[in-house]
Amino acid sequence: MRWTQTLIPTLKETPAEAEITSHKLLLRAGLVRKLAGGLYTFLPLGLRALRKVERIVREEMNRAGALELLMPAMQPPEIWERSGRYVTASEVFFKVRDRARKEWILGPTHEEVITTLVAGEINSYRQLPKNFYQIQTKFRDEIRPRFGLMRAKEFIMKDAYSFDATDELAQVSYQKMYDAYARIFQRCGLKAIAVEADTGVIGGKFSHEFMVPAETGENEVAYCESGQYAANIEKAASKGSLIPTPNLSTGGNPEEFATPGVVTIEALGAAPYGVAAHQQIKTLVYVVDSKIVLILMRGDDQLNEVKFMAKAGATQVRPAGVEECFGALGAKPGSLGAVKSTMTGDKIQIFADESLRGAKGMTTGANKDGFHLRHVEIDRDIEVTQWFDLRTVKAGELCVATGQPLKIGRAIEVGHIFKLGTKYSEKLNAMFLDESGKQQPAVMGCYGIGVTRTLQAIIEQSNDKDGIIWPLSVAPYAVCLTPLSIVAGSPVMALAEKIYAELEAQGVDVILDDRDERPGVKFKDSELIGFPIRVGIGEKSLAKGEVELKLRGGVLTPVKVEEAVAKVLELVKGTA
RNA sequence: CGGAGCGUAGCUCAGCCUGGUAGAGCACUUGGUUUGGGACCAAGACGUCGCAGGUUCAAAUCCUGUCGCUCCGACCA
Repeated sequence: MRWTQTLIPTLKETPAEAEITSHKLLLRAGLVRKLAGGLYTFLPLGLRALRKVERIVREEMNRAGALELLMPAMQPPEIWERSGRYVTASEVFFKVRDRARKEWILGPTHEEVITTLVAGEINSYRQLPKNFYQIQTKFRDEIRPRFGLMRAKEFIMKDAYSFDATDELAQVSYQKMYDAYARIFQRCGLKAIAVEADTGVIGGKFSHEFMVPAETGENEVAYCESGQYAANIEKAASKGSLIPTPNLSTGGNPEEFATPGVVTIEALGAAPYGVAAHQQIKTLVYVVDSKIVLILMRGDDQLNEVKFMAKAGATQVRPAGVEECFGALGAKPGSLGAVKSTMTGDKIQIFADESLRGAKGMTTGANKDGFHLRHVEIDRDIEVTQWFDLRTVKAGELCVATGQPLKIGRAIEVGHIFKLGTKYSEKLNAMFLDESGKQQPAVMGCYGIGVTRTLQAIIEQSNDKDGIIWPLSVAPYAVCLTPLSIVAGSPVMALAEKIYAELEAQGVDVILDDRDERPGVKFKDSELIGFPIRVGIGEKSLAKGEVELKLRGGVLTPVKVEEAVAKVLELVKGTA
């Protein structure tokens, strides 16, 4: 490609809309342009990089035995009603109506469609296993699109769905995808780690997320440096708080004491009360699937809502409002408690965090504004309905696998794999006859990669002050030819044309910067965009019979003119 | 959905407080001089000051509403 024939609108200044490095560079390097919030046009250069990521994904999915197909982006709501997700996933839907006013859903994902397909086409265990995938635009009405391609209303996803005859075989399919994902991200030049994850609204048994460590990531990951444990903070467990829970009796029965104006853990921990946070029981009032429940945490712990939803099997969870708290317990937040003797109204379910087991000498709210209770012993004074691990892990706590301290870091989720089980196959009737002639639901897995997000994650992870540093595998062009003069017929331009033609003939992705610009402009642009290899051709070096080879981020190396093409080919083919 | 900030030329922004001819730099066009790390000179083209209403002799500027964009939050009582 000749630079003057394409459109590469680089920007010297950063557009005001971009906050994080990768978003700024996407715009500055002329890869994408925004149409509206969360909606982006891929310009020629950006599309080339995107296609390269897609190609890697496609090659690895094919290698893993998955079959590419393409499903409609527009879906009938009926199949979502059958799966039960019409309600649970409704918040992410973009809906449209046709001329008959019938409603359609722009697909946020395709479990319902693929399962409907399989229900019709697969009838025998002999046809299994099957794994279908597609690379397609998804639509999600995100609460807040942000950071360019990171979280957009419309984005490109690779989604795959496996169908197996048994749970054991489904595990094999899952492992194949796990391995394929590791290869995909590695080939994209990304350092991605697999972490244990919650399954969320998709449902299913267990899952892994592929995370790219980055300060700007939207997720938190707890991990052990041994590499033996890593989990999304929403899922992560540890050996518990480093501060043990008090378990020695401090006195007799719960005793009320006045705490005027004290409504926070911190205030009760300060003088004149001096009740340390870990000696307090925090009483959270939640509305869980329309029912009021209490959740008890140690004062210094944070409730992990995702864990709670998973363990309690809840689908909709929100903290209760002040009025709801008052209605249930007769006091406002800050003085709430779960001690039997202070609870007067209807019976409320009480869920308690494991860390409170056997706790004695605790302090909690008295269900009377401005009062707390001390000498609370949980087993004696509180009727706990069920115990769960509900706390959010903190950095420094010990790893359940190795006993080493856990670290917590931020990361970008680029892929997610789920073992689904038979939830969808049962609801959408994807049944097959097994060897004994018995009807069985197919055991499913589903596997997603945010292709556009992966592209941006690569930039987020690989850049410097001058711009993007593309890995060779996904660079829009591998080689940028930079003649410092473009006068037709001049020795410099003649050589540039010759090298250009030879590299093109060899199938190398090469761009010839034939713009009538000063050298500084060409250098700056090539570094901003981040072409892995630059071949500079100027009069000074040509006088010595040389051209200048520069790897992005590396040093300038003179190369003999006659060796230039061979040297570039070595670099491109990775044999250098 | 709540909070905060911002909407002025293609981009980055000034002007707004204190109402009175719409600005700068970059980018763009033409000519010239330059030519190894984002050149210089000259001339030019480019705007319903987000939109709507109001106040006023007069609104980019003040008021109201609205739309859009960005960030934070939407759980810790």
